Amino acid sequence: MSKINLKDLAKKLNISVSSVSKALRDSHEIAEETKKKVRALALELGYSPNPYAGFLRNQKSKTIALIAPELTNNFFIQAISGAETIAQEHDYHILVYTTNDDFEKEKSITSHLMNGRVDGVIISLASSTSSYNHLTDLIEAGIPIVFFDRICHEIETAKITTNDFASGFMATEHLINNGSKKIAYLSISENLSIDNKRKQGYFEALNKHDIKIDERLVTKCSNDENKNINSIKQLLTGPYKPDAIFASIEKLALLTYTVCNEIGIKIPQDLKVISFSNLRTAALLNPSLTTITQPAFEMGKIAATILFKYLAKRRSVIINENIILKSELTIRDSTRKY
Amino acid sequence: MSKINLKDLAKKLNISVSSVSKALRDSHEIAEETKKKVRALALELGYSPNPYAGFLRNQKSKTIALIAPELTNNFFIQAISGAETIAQEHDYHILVYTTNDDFEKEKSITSHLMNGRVDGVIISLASSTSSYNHLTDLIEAGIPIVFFDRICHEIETAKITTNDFASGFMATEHLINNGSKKIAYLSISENLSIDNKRKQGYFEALNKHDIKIDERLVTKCSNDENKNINSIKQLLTGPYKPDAIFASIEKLALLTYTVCNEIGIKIPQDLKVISFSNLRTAALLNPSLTTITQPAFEMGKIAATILFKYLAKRRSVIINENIILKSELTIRDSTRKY
DNA sequence: AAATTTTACGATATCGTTTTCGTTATTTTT
DNA sequence: AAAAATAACGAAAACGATATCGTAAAATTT
Repeated sequence: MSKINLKDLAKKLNISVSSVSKALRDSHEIAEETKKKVRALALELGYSPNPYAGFLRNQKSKTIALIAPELTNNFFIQAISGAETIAQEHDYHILVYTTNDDFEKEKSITSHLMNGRVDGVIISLASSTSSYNHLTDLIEAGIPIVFFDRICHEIETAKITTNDFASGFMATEHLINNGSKKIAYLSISENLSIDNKRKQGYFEALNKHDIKIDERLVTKCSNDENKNINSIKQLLTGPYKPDAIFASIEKLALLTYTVCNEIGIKIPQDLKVISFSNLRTAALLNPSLTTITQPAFEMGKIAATILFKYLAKRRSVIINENIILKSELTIRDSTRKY
Repeated sequence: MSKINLKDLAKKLNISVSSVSKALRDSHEIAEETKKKVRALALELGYSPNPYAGFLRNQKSKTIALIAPELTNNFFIQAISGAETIAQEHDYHILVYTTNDDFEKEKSITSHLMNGRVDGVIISLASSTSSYNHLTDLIEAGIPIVFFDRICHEIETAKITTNDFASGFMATEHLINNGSKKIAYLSISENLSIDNKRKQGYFEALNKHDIKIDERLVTKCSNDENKNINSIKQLLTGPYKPDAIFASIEKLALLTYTVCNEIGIKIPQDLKVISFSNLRTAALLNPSLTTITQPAFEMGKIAATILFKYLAKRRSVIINENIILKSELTIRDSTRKY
């Protein structure tokens, strides 16, 4: 049962290929009776159009790329799921790529997409991404981009984020209200707008409560897990030991837990921990983790919806737009007052 | 900077399209000097071949589909990552689809893939999948399939699994050795081979240790989270309350934790819990969860490697092969002797 | 020097669709 | 009844890349 094409159908029906094509696309140029015959045979033989022929002809691939830093993170998975939901509604397919937070890999992926393999791109930047030519190139090649979470302000397009400043503020204030005085911030990357906003919110809360900002409590983490473990260990055993940690991303909070287990620091007695996180098991951790949870699924849905809106119009320039959703603070044991 | 094609290059160089094509593919028919000129111009203008034209011509899309029941599960994510790693090496792209464990959705996805959109498929079946025509159709249409984890014995192809019988046995014996006498098994689906094998291993261990099999301790769970919560709650509050639970999949173990928290059952004092799981946070849970961890990343890599081996040979019939990897038992607090 | 091979390239068909433009009949309008 | 419009279809040109033929000139062999 090798694949059947329009020519096969045409031959069997003794009509032309073009008529078959039109019949299947329900053109008014074809008589109703002929259409019926065509449709019947197509169904019987299980005809299904070759997608790539159509893509070539129409210059549209009904495919988008979704580029995320990693997959082993529920936030991105939920966002992808959200985007996939919308994609299915629009009969689009999603190619998933991961950068492993590596700028070079990100550039390599985008350059592979320059050739029209996808109609559009949804991306959350790698933490090491420090310039944006690979992205402007893509847009200039006619491939629209929508950002989510790890966005890039420098590029004019739609960007879906959460209220990171307010959330950073809220998280920090929550720690302060529960008695913390020396709050450390675990930063993931100075390149990322979201990290900066979260940090600014953290500073602002400290200011409001007349706590002096101590830059030594801002720990710069990276993409290297072992280095991060060392940084956190040093922070927690060094002279500027904090009484609370605000982790900008989930991975750093989990490392904090691991380090605390290892060196015998008790959460929340000795150290309170709060983190941005979409972890399903936050409530089951020891102790349960107080989180700021982003509406990841919704973010993915919105990103895809906006992209498809422009693709339908065949416009590659997306109007600049900042869509900001609200994150939610869920208070659990890791920040309990003692 | 609209897209540039072979014709554009040919015009600028005053040679034919076919020569340009051959030059770029490093054909011996083209003089070295000409090749250099062509390559230089291609580089300068950022030429990148239209993938779909090549797909149409070659009847190969350099794309495979990966179908998984869900993405919010570290096992599948790791498997996907493994497959992606291999795909990148082979210059292949991966289309990711999720069935949400829904048989109908799985059928819908496979039927969409019948038209040559992908060259091959890697799949882990939905738990509700009860017949396999949609899969044999795919193979008959010339699209090879490789299974991983949730496989289908009825179809002749390559299947990557883990030693589920042995692992089920080991898990159960571990519970017995730590003093459990009434061990419940949380089953995810009777359709799934892996579930049956895990259960058989469970039975075998009970037999070995002269513990009578009690079918009332085998709890059939489903795809409905609320129903599962109720089932587990009934199990734990009913007349046949077990002193240990062996969860066939991670999701059920987490629900068990949640239910125990809610109704005040203490793990491991009142109930020991062991589960198949690739959860990163297993060690950080309260209590830390004893797990049987499958080599998911490796499974994905192997599945992709086998598939690409056949795709390179342009063979759509994959020789039947059962590749069985070993899972690993990691003992933690949830099964501690008391 | 004639015959043969090699080199380096071009013309063209092909992959499977879609779409524009003809081209007949047939129907409607004047 | 002549003119115009419409209905229903077919031929053919794209879309962009590739591979199979040719073919002319140059190089080699006899």
